[in-house]
Amino acid sequence: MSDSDLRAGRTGRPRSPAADAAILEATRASLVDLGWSKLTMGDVAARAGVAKTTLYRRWAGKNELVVDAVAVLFDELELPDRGSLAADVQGVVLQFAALLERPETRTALMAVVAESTRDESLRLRIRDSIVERQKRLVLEGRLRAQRRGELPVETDASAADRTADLIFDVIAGAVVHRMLVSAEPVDADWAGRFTVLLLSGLTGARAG
Amino acid sequence: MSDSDLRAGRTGRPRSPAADAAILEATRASLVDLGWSKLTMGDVAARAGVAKTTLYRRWAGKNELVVDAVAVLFDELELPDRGSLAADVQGVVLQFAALLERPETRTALMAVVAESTRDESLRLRIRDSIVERQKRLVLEGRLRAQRRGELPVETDASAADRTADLIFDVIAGAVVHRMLVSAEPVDADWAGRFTVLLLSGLTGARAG
Amino acid sequence: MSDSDLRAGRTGRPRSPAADAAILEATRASLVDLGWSKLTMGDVAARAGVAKTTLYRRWAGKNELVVDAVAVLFDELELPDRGSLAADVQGVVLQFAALLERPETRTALMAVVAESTRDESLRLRIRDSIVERQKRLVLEGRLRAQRRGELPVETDASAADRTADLIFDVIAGAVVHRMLVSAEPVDADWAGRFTVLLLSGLTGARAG
Amino acid sequence: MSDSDLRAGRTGRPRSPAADAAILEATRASLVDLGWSKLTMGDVAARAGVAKTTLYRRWAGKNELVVDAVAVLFDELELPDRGSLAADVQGVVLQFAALLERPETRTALMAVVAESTRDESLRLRIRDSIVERQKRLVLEGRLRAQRRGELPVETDASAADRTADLIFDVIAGAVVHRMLVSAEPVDADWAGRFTVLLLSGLTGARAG
DNA sequence: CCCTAAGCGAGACGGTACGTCAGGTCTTCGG
DNA sequence: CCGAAGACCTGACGTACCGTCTCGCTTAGGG
Repeated sequence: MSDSDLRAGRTGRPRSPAADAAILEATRASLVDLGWSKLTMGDVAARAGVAKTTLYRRWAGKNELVVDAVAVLFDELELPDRGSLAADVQGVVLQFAALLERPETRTALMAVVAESTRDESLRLRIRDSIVERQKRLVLEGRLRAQRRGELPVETDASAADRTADLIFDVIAGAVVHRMLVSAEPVDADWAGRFTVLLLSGLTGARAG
Repeated sequence: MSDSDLRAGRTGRPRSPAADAAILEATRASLVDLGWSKLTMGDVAARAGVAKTTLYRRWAGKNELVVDAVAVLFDELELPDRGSLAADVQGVVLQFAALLERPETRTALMAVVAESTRDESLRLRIRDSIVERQKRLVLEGRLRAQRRGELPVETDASAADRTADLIFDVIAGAVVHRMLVSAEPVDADWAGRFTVLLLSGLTGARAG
Repeated sequence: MSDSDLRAGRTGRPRSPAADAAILEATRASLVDLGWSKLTMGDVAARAGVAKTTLYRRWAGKNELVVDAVAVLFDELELPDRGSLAADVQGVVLQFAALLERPETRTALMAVVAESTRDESLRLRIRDSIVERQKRLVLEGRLRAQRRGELPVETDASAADRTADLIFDVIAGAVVHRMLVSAEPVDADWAGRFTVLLLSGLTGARAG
Repeated sequence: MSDSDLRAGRTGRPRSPAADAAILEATRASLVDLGWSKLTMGDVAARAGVAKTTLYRRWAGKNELVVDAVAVLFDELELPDRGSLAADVQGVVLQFAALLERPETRTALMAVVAESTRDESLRLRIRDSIVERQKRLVLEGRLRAQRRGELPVETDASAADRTADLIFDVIAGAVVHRMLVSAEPVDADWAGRFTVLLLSGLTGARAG
């Protein structure tokens, strides 16, 4: 979110809402063309048809701007009902892979995560804007599987939360690592093998 | 590796081997103090008591230098025999977590991965210096488990390779995601739950 | 003068006369604190408790504002009757020196003159507001000296005008140059020696 | 003078002497085209084909740079022997007027003097580079007049110095004031009348 | 034993981007 | 319509690093 939302003052010229949209769009375009490390505030401002000061009035720097520009892309992820937990998991894995295939997310995600290791406020911004929002996919998938009877309803809410977090880290981590570190494609085959591993683990772990 | 090794010319003053070591050490120190994004070639040169030209004669830029400076740290990882596959996995997960706890790896790893999304040669350098070298841990762990009879000996070598890659991405990805993206600690509890999930998946998948 | 005077419209809220005074006073205060080159319209507005818009509605820019703010100070100069032409000249020289000792005039006068070399309308504003108004001192001094019989009444009006201009340039120029360029004090001694030189020149030239 | 002269260090790449010359030339060109207030360091650097940092390495800012760029122009003034003191004075007045007619001196001189009222080091730089150097003209003119018998040889050296300073302030001040403040031309007629006034004052004052 | 080629520290060089500041304009609300 | 507030675009600021270069000086090996 830009800082616009927090503004309470009622006097003076209000900030242009059009500028916010233009800047975020320009940021994504610049990420595509230049990548994270060559993206400059000046270039974004020029693309957005906006002065540099207007950027700095809304965002503290490149990191914050890019997080906001990219966060919205993650909201496109959804969990269409494909009839079985395995199909649902495989589907969301492929969706996530497609998202990471896009140059703007590919170049930006790891970069802002890297920056966040030295900047607590940036880390919180990433967590709130991106990470925490997508856990909904795990929760929704579990709920759906429970309705289908594929998974039992858990009684220990705290343990259930911990498991959801674990699943989320495993899915997101494996996909990101495969694509960006190992630099191998996440195709239907890999997604299938990964899903089998994960779901066997889930049901097997409970049995064991 | 620095480019020193590749040098073929035999005349002229040879490159100082001490400089190489001093530079890599200075790079790690600078990473600790400043983090990736604030680290500068000038600062590294100053810390190493060396001229900037000396850096550029050996490394093409900041990315390459940092990869070399950090790669050696990953070689510290090893797989001590703890008696069971589960204990071995949990042990290496905790070792990897401890490595990512160090500021120089924490800040550098994601940063160079981010850069590598736009730079093929850098990606290869990372793969050769870091990623591929650590797959040995997975291979060694499997071999040991097979010797113990915990895992069957696979007949299809290609499938075995694909599985090893999958396991590697899942382990490394989950740990990195947990620590750097979710920003939650990888402690014995988490490592244990993760190990159960993974190993259940491995044995369950084969059964199913 | 501010542009307030030129306003003919009669509808709507009238301009605050208090604002004019507050702005000019704030301008002088800012000149004292910051000097010409660091004075900003924003600072003046803030000191005057006025919006920047209000300044720009009345003055075209910094130059015009400063000329108006400083011009009034020059009107303080007067020619008290000290009994002889020499005493009168010496007196006005010391008065002028005292005026140039004040930081607001010291820093502003040369600055606006410098600007005026590239801006005809500013030059006219300076001439009307400052220079031409002070020629009265020369004319009054001559008249008084003629009444005392120290100077003959001139018959050629045009020649008399040219001489008055020459005297004005010599007096004002010498004092300004001594103080601001040579950066030496204009004290009673210097004023005395200068007066002797000037008056000898005046009477001697007529004789020669 | 640029700071180049003061540099004693013997290591490292030496400063380019060509850059110094190019920068000063570019500064004068920029003064002609833009005038003092619109001249920017960036523009000068671009004209000189030099990086901004190269300017800042040598000069602290615009003021110092312009003083150095303009100072050399004042060295063009000389005192050709025209046979009499009056002719010499009139000649140098017209030369000085011609110098002030040039846009680079016209716009720069008053501006740096204005700045110097708030900056002691700048004032000293102006005094050393410009003012003090030109007093040679007064001293040489007096010496020549004494040789011709037009002026007596003074016995009190201190009084002679004070008189020379006074003459210098009167001549320079009157010409500058006439041209830049009154904005009237300094032509042969004015120069003649001024010379008569000055020389009558000189000889008359001694007699009185 | 010197010659020659390369390495070395130092630091200037032409650049690019930074984040800030001032100028002057425009847009809101309230008087 | 005025006035305060403050956002807006423009353009310059002075600084920091970049990666390259040019110095004068080692420091080897090969002739």
